Amino acid sequence: MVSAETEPARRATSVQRAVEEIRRMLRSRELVPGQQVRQETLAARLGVSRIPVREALKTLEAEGVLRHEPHVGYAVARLNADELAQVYLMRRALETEVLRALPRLTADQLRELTTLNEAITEQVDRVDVAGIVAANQAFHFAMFRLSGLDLVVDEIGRLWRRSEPYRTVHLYDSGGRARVVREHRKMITALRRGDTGAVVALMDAHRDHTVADLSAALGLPPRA
Amino acid sequence: MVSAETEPARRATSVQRAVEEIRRMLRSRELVPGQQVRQETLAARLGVSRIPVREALKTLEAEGVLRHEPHVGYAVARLNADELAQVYLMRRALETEVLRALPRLTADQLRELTTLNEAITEQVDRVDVAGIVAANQAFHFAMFRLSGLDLVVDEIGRLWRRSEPYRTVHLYDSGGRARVVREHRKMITALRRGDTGAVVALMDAHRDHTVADLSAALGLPPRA
DNA sequence: GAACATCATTTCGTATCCAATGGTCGGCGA
DNA sequence: TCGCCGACCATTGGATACGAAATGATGTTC
Repeated sequence: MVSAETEPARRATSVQRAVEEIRRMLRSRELVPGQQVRQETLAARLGVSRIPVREALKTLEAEGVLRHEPHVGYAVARLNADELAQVYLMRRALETEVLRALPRLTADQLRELTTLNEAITEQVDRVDVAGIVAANQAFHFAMFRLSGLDLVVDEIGRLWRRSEPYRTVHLYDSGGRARVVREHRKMITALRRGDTGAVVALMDAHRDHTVADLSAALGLPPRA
Repeated sequence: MVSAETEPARRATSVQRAVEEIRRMLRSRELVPGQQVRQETLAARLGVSRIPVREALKTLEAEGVLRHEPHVGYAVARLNADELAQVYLMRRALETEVLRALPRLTADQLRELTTLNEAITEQVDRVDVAGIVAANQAFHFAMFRLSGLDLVVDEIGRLWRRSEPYRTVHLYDSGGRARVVREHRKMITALRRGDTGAVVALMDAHRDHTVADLSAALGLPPRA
């Protein structure tokens, strides 16, 4: 889970459920960049009226994953190569701060990270791409959370969600997945040494691989 | 203006007007951290129904300036010293990226920045604190925008707004204001030399002064 | 004093209605 | 054929009225 929701999820309101459902639709590519999001359709799908849907859409607009034009409606945000690069620039800047703030980890914490990372490998056998993406996020954010910089981690979460419609194509081939797990292991090793500088460097390289894949996937459509 | 709204502001929707009005109330300390925001009250004040108000509140919640608890309502976010430090940590990280991306400025651009900075001085004579704050923001964001990293600058804008309820007490005494203008001049000089490293260092020091003032003003209420 | 029932307030959500906007489509004239 | 124009229509923006559910406070009982 990317968000900071630690509460026992009492009973979610319609707005919260709508937000989660739209996020899920984005992850599953049921909604793709540029696509218009009609309020009535969503409301019918969720079995609620338009009011909670509109609030959910406003939340996602503020997060940057949707764009809104008055009297026209909401659409999934399209990011060109330059804008996507800016999102990754922000990720690098904030993730670096978080990693630098990491304390010396306990054996338990290191074990926990290892477990989460190996869980990614287990997901490789299944065809479930969503599971891999989720496991990957779980690993990264478990690490980030150990910094104690909750507000910064929340912000990083927003940035991850923002690039999610573009990122989901990335972990498809098994070669890429194997590399991801390998790079995570190196980070854990560096963390065991308490070498945060190395962790930052590894994470930068790790992230650059994603960006490289993405740029390749995007080709070079300048605006469109 | 902090936001990226360059369009001729055709005719704003009720939601947009509500967002702006609430922001204004925060700047003017008509709403203070911890204070509850009642939907009906706001709706009456703005002369609209609760629907657009609720969407506006959702926007501001996503921005981090309001907190929402289901069935209880919205309240102005209270940041303790640690959380405020995190906001400034993010500001430093992102503003550094933006400043490093600044190109060599043209004479026109330098002149524009000087004009904006001197405008702060002019505001000193008036008692209008809101005017000073606005002029200060205008200077900073004019500089940021020259980087061309619009998404990053938008994000920095959100961070500024997030600390706004705490920042407004800062520029009250004329001594502080004189120092601000002086420090801005140094930045312009460094920009004229194209010395972005110096600009970053100056901005860090500049920001640290604010943080120091804020910490002093906050005392040390750990949680409240 | 602690556990429990009651109640007013506020929020959450629905249903229904109307206004305003933007796009579509067909006709019309140059 | 091209471009303009106006009618039509789908969608969004917003209001109003109403009901349901949750919360916090109050009062009651043991």
